[in-house]
Amino acid sequence: MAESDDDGAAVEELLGTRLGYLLKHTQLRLAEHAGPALAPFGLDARELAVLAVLAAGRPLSQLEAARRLGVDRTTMVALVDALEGKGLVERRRSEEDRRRNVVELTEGGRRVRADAEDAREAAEREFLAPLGAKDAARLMQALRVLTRTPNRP
Amino acid sequence: MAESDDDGAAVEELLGTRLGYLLKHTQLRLAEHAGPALAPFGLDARELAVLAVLAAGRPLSQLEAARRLGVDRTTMVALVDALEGKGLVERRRSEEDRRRNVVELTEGGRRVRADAEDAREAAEREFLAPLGAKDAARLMQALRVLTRTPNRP
DNA sequence: TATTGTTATACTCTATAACTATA
DNA sequence: TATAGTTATAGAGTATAACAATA
Repeated sequence: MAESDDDGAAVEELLGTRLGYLLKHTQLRLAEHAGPALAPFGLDARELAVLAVLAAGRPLSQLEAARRLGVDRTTMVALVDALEGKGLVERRRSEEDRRRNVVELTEGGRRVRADAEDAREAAEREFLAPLGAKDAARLMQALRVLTRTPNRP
Repeated sequence: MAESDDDGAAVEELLGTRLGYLLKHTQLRLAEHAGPALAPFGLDARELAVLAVLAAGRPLSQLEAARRLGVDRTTMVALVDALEGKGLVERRRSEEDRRRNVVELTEGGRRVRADAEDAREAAEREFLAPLGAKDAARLMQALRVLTRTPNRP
C-alpha cells in the first residue's frame, strides 16, 4: 500500500489530482486508524453506525435502520445478526405490524455504543489533526455537501 | 441508498459527523457520476489510473505499476490482463531482467487514456461544482494531506 | 535465497432473486 | 398485491499461499 518505489513524488503529483484515488486512500488510512480504536469494543465502524442509528430516536425496524444507513435489508440482516450475537441489540416482533422486527439496544449495547462512539470521535480527531481545526471542519462540511447534492432517491 | 424514509434530517445530523460514512458515500456518489463518463471508453476508474501511471514516465514493470497504485501484484495481473485484452497495453519481457514484464501503452491505449482522462476531469469538476472552486481546491488539498501523513511503508 | 509473474483460493462487502409470513 | 425479514447465491475487490522462471 504505497509507492515505496523510487520517484514517489511524480506519482503523488499524478494520483493526487484524482478525487477517486484520494477518497479511496483516505478511507483506507482512516480504517487503519479507527479500526484499532474500535477493536477493544469488539465492533467495526459499520456496526457502530448501526448502534448509533438505533440509539438516536424512536425504535426502528430493520428496514428503517437499513434505509438510514444506505444499506439494503439483506445487509442489515447480517449486521443485526452480528450485533445480536454480541448481546448488543435485541429483535422483537412489532405488535402493530407483525412483519416488522423492531431492533433495540440492550443495556450493554447502550454502554458499548457510548464508549465506542467516544473512541471513534477521538480517533477521527487524531486522524484529522494534521489539517488543523479549521480545515478539518471545512473538509467535513465539503463532504456533507457532496453526499447531499445530486440524486436523492 | 438513502434515508428516503421519514426524518432524514436527524439522520444527516447523526451520520454527517462520521468521517468514515462521509468518505464512503462521497465515493459512491462520485462513482455514480464518473462511471457513466468513462463507460464510452470501455474503462473503469481503476483501469484508467493504471493507464495514467503507465503513461506518466519511463516504462514500468507490473510490480512497479502496482506499487505506485497501492495494489498488490496479483491484482495488477488481472488489471493488465483486462487492459491487454482491450488492446490498450502490451506486455513484453524485460531484457535486463527476464523476470519482469514491462507494460507499455499501445497507440490506441495512448489515445484512449488521453480522452478518458479529459472525461474523468470533466466529471470530477462537475461533481465538485456545488462546492465552488475555492472549497473544491481545499478539499483536494486536505485529502492529499490525509493520504500522506501517518504510516508510510 | 530472493524476486516477478502467475494461479488458485478465500474472505469481505454488496446486491439480486426467491421464499415466508404478514398486511 | 405489496411489504418485511430471511436465505441462497453471485459478483466485485482484495489478499494469502504456492508454484515456475529467473536473478
